[in-house]
This record gives sequence, structure tokens and C-alpha cells, in this order.
Amino acid sequence: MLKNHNNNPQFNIDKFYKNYLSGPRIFKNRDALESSYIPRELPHRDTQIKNIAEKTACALLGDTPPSFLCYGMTGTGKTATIRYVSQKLAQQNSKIKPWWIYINCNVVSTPYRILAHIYNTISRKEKIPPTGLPKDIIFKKLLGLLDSRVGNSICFLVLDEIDILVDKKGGNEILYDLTRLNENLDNSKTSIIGISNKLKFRENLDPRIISSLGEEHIVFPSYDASELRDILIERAKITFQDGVLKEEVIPLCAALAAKENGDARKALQLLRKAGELAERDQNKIVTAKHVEKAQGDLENDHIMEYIKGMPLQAQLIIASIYLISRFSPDYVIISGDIYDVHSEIRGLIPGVRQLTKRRISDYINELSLAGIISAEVKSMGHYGRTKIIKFDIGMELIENVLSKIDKIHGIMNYKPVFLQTDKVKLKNNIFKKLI
DNA sequence: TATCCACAGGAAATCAGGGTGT
DNA sequence: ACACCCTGATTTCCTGTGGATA
Repeated sequence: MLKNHNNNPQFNIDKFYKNYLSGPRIFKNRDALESSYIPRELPHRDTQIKNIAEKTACALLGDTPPSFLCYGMTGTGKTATIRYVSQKLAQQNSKIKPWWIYINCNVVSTPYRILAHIYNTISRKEKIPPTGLPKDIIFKKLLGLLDSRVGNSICFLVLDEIDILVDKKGGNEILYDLTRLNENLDNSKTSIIGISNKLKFRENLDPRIISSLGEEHIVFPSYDASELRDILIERAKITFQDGVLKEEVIPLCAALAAKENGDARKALQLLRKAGELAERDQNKIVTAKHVEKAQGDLENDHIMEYIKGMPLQAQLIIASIYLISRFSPDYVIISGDIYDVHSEIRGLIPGVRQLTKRRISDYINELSLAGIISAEVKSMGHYGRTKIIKFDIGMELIENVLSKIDKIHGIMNYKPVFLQTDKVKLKNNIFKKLI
């Protein structure tokens, strides 16, 4: 047998492809399970579709459509419904073809970039550079561009995850500017459609903006298990070969996703992952076992991707917690410890600078919000007020991710000197009693 | 019961790195 | 070359605080 330099049997890629091609087929069209896919029918969203269609219809006659907001938890079909309606609207026989400018505020996350994005999607010739110009110049250019178009033109600005924008500093201003676009336009009209999964984000909204776009809401309720089942059945018809899904698969996916606030995206991901697992095992059918495995895998995938995508400093914070819990499993970790260990290990990696306690505090909050760690504020009386920090996910998973990060890989076995100081031992004895 | 620890966490300033037009 | 712009990450400065201890 072929051996590589590690003396392991070498992966036979030709054989793999051959097996793969001759193996059983599970998928017919796996793209249909992607989140970007717009299905032909959207089950259980009739009221929302009707509502949005009614609000936007006047655009076909050249009137200004009202601005409005869509609320609903993740995976309740907000984005899909908007895209669906916009597609239908575009298919109508009408002289006026409205623009639909879709902006995910999580990706296009700054005022400048939002304006530039709008400009660049409309303008064919001149593009606005990704940075460099003053905002008001771009705003004026945008006004000019919108007004220069011949005849009435209507522009829908869809701001997805608008809550993220509002929580940022310049967020309210840019929204205000956008709502005021109409006042400065003669030949064209704009309408803003905000999408949010947080109801309470309106609290941070400038009152002037609420009045112009917060009056009308469309609520997307969470799906229940039977509704999710309908969605999955529709989608599975397009996605999978006939008869590859065992009958319990769809109800199980629906039930699992129903527990997670009725998240349809989750349900579809589960289904896809289950299919992929079956395919990988060269199975002819997808069973409940695949779904169960898919659920665990999905969770892990998500966390791993999240951690891999974080800045190095944040990863080093995770590494600090990891090293402490690894070499002193019983140790009660507080914020200050993370600061100390981080200071120590960051010196081991070239080009990584020292952080402030304040900054580390922010990272701890971020990790806690992401569900990677738990951080409970607790007062230790004379020993101060701080956070007690623990991992919320398995150490194996953490170890797995961290060791895949080049710069961190080398320090996975580093035992922090910090842990060996007397101060630490003493402190831990006191803390254990207090908790 | 006053004290005091070790931070929490808000607000504003700063820095570096990507640009611009003149 | 120069003055100026935007952004993201971070620092600086700051006030607030729960509860064991003296």
C-alpha cells in the first residue's frame, strides 16, 4: 500500500471520486436548500404576502409606496417573503419597474457604505469608491442620480437586520437621511422596508424615524411544527431524489426546529445536513439517525465557523480560558485572570499587542453573547466584583478549533506561569468557598 | 455600618490604515 | 505633497457597585 511520509495509508483520491460517482444519489438539486433560494410557493405566509403586496402595489402606478417594518424571529421567512414579493412585482406588466435595493446591515454596516451600495447598484457607469469621500458628497451624488432618471422611478430600499444599524453610532442619522430622501427628490420616490428580528429595537430608534417608517408593521409569527413540515415537504420535493427520505425524517426535522423558536432556516439546514451525512456514508436513504447526527454537527459547525471568523485577539481570549481550564480544571476563572493569561500568551506570538482590561471585558461579553462562554457577574465582597467565567461548550470542540488556527496552534500546550504563582493558589481557595 | 476590592460598562478620544480630490 | 474623509479596533477616562470584612 502507498504510504506517505507519516507512514499513514495515503488517501486514494481517484478511488474516492469513482466511488462517489457510482454511489447512491440522494440529492436532485441541493441549491434549493440554500438560504438564498426563493421557492415558488411560501407556505403559511399568505397574510404577510398579501399585506406587502398591497403596500407595494402602488409603485406600479408610479405612486410613493409607504415605508414599513417587518418583525419576526430568525427563520420566520421575512427576507424570503420580501424577495418573493419583489420578484412577483417585477414580473408584472407595467411601465414602471421599481428598483429593489437589498442591504444587509450586518454586511453593509456603515453609513458611507450604505449610500455607496445604493449608488453603485443603480449607477451603471460611475461607481463610488469603497472609501475616501465625505458622506454628504455621496448623499448629493445619490440624489442627483435618482433624480436624473427619466420619468418616475421608484426605489425600494430593503434594510435587512436594521436593528444592528440602529445600535451603531451613526445609524440613526443615516436612517433619518434615507427617510428624508423623498423630500429632496422631484422625479423619483423611495420607500424603506426595514427587517428586524428584535421588536425592542424601536426603543433606540429616533422618534423622527419612527414616525416615518415605524407606523406600519408586518409581523411574522414563528412557525409551528406542522407548518415547518409543510415547508420541508415542499422543498424536499425539489431537493431530493424520490423516495430517499424515510418518512420520519421530515417530521423530526420540523419538530427539532420547532423547539428552536420555529426557525425554518434551521429546519432546512437540518434536512440538508442529514442528506449530506447519508450521502457521505454512501447510504441510499436518509434516516432519523442522520437527522440526529446532523443536529449535533450543525451546532458544532456553527460554533467552529464563528470562532474561526473572529479576530485573533478574541481567539486568544478563548485560548486563555482554555489554557486555564486545561491545566487547572477546578480553578474559578475571573476576568482579571483572563487579562493576566492573555498578557502572557500574547507575548509568545509576534505582532500581537497588549490589550487593556476594558477591551478584554468587551471580548468576554461578546463571547458570552455568542454562547461560547458563560460569564456571570458576581460580587466577592472584599475580593471585588467581577465575572465568573466558564465554557458553555465542550473542551474538545474548543481544542479542535484552536489547534486549527495557525498562530495559536503552537501554544496549545503552554502552561501559563500565572497559574503557578502563590497568589493564584491562595485566591482560588478563597473563591471556592465563596461560590 | 463604613469600607474597599476588582472590576463593570458608558462615553469620548485616539490611532492606523484604507482612501479621496486638488 | 497636502488636507481631509471613513472605519474598526482600541485606549483613556470615568462613575458605579454588591457584599465580605474590619
